Amino acid sequence: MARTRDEQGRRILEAASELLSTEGASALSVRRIAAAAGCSTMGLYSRFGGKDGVVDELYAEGFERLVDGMKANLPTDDPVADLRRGAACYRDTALANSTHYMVMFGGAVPDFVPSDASHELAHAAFDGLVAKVARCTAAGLFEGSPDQITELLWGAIHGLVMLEIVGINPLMSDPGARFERALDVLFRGLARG
Amino acid sequence: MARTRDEQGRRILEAASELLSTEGASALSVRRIAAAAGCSTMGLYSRFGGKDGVVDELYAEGFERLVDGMKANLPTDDPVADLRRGAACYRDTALANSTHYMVMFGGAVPDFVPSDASHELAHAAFDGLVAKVARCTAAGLFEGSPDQITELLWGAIHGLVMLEIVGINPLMSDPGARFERALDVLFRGLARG
DNA sequence: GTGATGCTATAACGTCGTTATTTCAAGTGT
DNA sequence: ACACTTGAAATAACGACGTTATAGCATCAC
Repeated sequence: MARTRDEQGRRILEAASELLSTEGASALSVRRIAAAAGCSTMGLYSRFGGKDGVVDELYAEGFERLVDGMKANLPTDDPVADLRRGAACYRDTALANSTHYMVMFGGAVPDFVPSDASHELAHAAFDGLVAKVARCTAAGLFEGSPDQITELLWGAIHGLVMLEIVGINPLMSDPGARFERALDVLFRGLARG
Repeated sequence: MARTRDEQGRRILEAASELLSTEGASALSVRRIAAAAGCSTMGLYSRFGGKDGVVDELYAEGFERLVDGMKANLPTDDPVADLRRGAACYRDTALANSTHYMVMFGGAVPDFVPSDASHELAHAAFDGLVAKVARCTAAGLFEGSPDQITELLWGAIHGLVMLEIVGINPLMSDPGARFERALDVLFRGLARG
């Protein structure tokens, strides 16, 4: 789809993404974005229909980064190790883009609801993970349907990442180690046996 | 702690909780809460220091509901089944109080950060779950430390609940069945042997 | 009775998302 | 060349937000 966008539109998105990354979702105001992009507030309305239109692009950008982050490492001949590495990349990318992540999953922008197109992008990100899981089931290493395995795997990973971002850590333990332990348990539970 | 609270203070909290439950976090404005409680906006400032003080009470209320929801069913002689039932109660309570849940974990109120006291309450809720897990490890049914098991279990459960609340469901599958499948995998991965 | 104290409501300030109005340059017809 | 329309831009305004300052008004000490 990749809608064509004029120079000003690109500046707006860049300014919005920068604001979100550096100051968080509450810095995403129409006036501040417009000022940073060097135009008036109306520039956002004529091009994106309003604040939510811009946020929707950031939502999509977040999923793109997530997908790219997981595509980074190439498949080897060990599908389970690949999947595990993909999960680690998911966490790394989410933490490196935590403010985007909170817009995507945490409701950080009040009353924002993603467009259908963006929702589909979220599902496409899911499909990328399914492919990694399918290699494990195809090799007879995991039990169950790739779709169903992926959705529970994703949910579990998402929850751990989310707690890490919002800073809920009852044991004051190392989040990285906790994440690895969780993957151990999940993979053990999924293993054919 | 349970700070003593005058009649007006109780009315404010009740009105705020009602607003959050029925209309969501974005309906939580100082003016609306004050109007619903029958006082002026200053009533919130003199008693709670501002909006965040009230939200902090709702945050705590959410954790109390979560703890109460899990305490509902009494322990039997099957600790794993008890734990599983506790997890299901966690999900039920979270879904029944989804707007509270989004305040607690989702950053639904911009720039709100829970007080130290409320943070400790969150950890206390965690401890309740630890006790259920400890019964499983004590009986030799689970492998590992109860603390560490609980934090990964909680993270996984939290993620699934969160995705359910925000409506991300790539497979359009039944969330209840998905949740049960996830528990199957987790418990299998945790089982001794 | 009078001044001080503390709680209350009202009003004000700056910011928010959004909409209405105005401005202004480019294009069109004659 | 000039009046006129058109479309996109900036500016101004509206109502609501969190918060702070101000003013009203009880209650108490003396």
